[in-house]
Amino acid sequence: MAAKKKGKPKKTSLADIANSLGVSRTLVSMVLNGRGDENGINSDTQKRVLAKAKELNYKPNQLARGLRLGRTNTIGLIVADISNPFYATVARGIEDLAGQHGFRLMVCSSDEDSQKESELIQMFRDRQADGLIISTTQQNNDEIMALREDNYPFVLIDRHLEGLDINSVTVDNHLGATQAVDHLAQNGAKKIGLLKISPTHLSTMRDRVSGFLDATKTHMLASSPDLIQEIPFNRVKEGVYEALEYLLGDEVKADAIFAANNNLAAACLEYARENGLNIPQDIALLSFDDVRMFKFSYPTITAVAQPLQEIGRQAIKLLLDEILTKEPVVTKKQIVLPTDLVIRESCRIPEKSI
Amino acid sequence: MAAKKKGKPKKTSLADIANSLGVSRTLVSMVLNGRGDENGINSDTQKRVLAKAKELNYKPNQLARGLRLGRTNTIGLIVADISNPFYATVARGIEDLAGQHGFRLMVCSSDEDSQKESELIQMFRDRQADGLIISTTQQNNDEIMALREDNYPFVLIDRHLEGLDINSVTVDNHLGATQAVDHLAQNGAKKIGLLKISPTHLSTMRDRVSGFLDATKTHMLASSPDLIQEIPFNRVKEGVYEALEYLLGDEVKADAIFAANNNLAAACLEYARENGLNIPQDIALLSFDDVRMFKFSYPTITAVAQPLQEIGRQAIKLLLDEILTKEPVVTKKQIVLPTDLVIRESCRIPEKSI
DNA sequence: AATCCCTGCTTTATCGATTTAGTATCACAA
DNA sequence: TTGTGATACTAAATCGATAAAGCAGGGATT
Repeated sequence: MAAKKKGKPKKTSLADIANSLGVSRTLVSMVLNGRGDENGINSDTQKRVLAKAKELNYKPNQLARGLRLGRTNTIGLIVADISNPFYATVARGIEDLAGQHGFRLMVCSSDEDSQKESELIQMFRDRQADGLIISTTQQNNDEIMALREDNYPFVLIDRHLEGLDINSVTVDNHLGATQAVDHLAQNGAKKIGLLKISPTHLSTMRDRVSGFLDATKTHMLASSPDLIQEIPFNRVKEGVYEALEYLLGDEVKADAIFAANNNLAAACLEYARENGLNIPQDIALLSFDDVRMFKFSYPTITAVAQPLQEIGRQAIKLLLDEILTKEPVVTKKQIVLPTDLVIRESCRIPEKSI
Repeated sequence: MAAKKKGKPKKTSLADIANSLGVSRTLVSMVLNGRGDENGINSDTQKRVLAKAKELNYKPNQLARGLRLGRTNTIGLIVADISNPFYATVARGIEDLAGQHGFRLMVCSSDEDSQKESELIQMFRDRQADGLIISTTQQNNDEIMALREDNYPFVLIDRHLEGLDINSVTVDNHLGATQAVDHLAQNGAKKIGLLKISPTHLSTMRDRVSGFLDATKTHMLASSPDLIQEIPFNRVKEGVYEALEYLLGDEVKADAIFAANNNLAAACLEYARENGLNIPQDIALLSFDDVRMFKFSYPTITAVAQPLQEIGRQAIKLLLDEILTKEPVVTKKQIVLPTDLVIRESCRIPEKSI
């Protein structure tokens, strides 16, 4: 009655219920966990416990519970940037399925910063998350290896680490890029510039570039190192501006741009807008990774779509499999999902340039 | 040495360090928390502890710590949809400042579902989050009131509950809407249709609508209930299509659309795109809330910009203030930030319709 | 010699829930 | 009368970290 104004009113605990009912905490715990019958607790007592729990508005302290049980029914998701629709959609796929199995999802962004990624992994471990899903920066494999050493359940998404026995869900970036170039070539492109994000080691970028290179060779298109421009992750806009100035300039005169992710493509649109560049008349544009706005940008953008929700679903399935089986000796799986080329207006290169 | 293949290898605990060094856990705890000197621990012993901790790769179990301390250095953020750039940006503002003060941010989306919001609030409380920042659905005030009753630190953002002594950070929606209408009127609009999200009780929507109504009256523009169209949150696209069909149809013939949030505006763009509608020639479009894509959509969209990062920063400041002061008797603050009209191309209504 | 202080630790209790290993009571059989 | 077995429950240990209170031993003080 007293402490009503000051401090937190201290939530009711198991002990409160036990005391006010004159029974042991053990009994209360058993009843509230639905193990009353199983433990031969009088059904009348059970009712009293349940009633009291409701009356006192009892909510178990999850820290205490997690500490005792060694699990928290929480899984962590670490992505580069949750505000990127790509990750946001994947996250949704994960969350939905996780929720159905009684798991909570906690999402954090690493900002493509390996230091921050390490901290986040550590943070989740310190808080006893039961498992992790990570879109790794691929720069701090030590931390990832430690997870593996420790048999900590985790799944990599979007980017993978090659040749390692690790769970992962990715898309076929090589094939997706190949099809993108096929499409550009069919529309008359002869000289395609590629924009990629600069941390060179990202497997997605690597695979998209190799797909791009293979396909340009197949189609006998122009090929030179200049055509591949690297854009730093944290200054996409400026980087793309410079890259486009160069690619569109007299020195190169590219007739198509293949943007290796949605941010790069968006920056191209922005550039086009601000510099009176016409797509696809002046130059074609194709994006790897489709986002909603490409449907109503000017022009609409042809893009390699990824099965976002499916990536999430497969990842959480793998993870739950690992968390729920006692034996950690399961073999890891590498799941590769197909992409889908969504054709819109941005690649119709007009006759003159063919 | 043994259990290397099966089960988790059990992280090292304080006790492990204490035992292997032949000292008490208390001592180890004190040293590792930097309170060694203060407690008169021999500096040599301190070194040994620190060395051993590093050697064994000790990481404190945050559940245990939180349980004992009654705080977790975690704050929860509940928003309608984290993939909406509006919330994503606000979240970033919060996270940055929180991090500087040693707090972690955990973000969850309520999907504008009051049931889910309740569960999330409960979840955060169960996990002993030290405070909450909530963009409430405004449908389950009970839960919010309970927070207040319990002196649980929290701040509302974006939407507020009127007349209650609760911390909140919002923008001046009324004024923002008024300025939007002023701009449309100056550009010759005579009949402005308003698209709003349907849970009618959202304070943002209510204030924007009232600003809209006041301004249309001031400018003596057309005014009729038909001009205000409600779109259900979970079917924006379809809803906007129907609403636009109506507003643009012969019956109404609106000459401008004021979309009360970025999603509605985006859906308008999509509609325009798919139906060969020209903005602003056929109709003007103005959005409340500015997002990146409005800079390179076709056309670029005039919008009421909100100080996103600032909303986040102010909110976390208020919250930390409350968390860090022992006395919970602080008076609550209602902070209202100004909006900013960003003029682009989508409202230049051509002569003919003036 | 008794007292006090200082340095450097340790002991014990605690946070809240769960698990393990009981115990008390009664009925009924041998 | 002793034993068997349900039935209905409890005591104590545990998870890991921390806080409060206490103690041992040596030197200085009176």
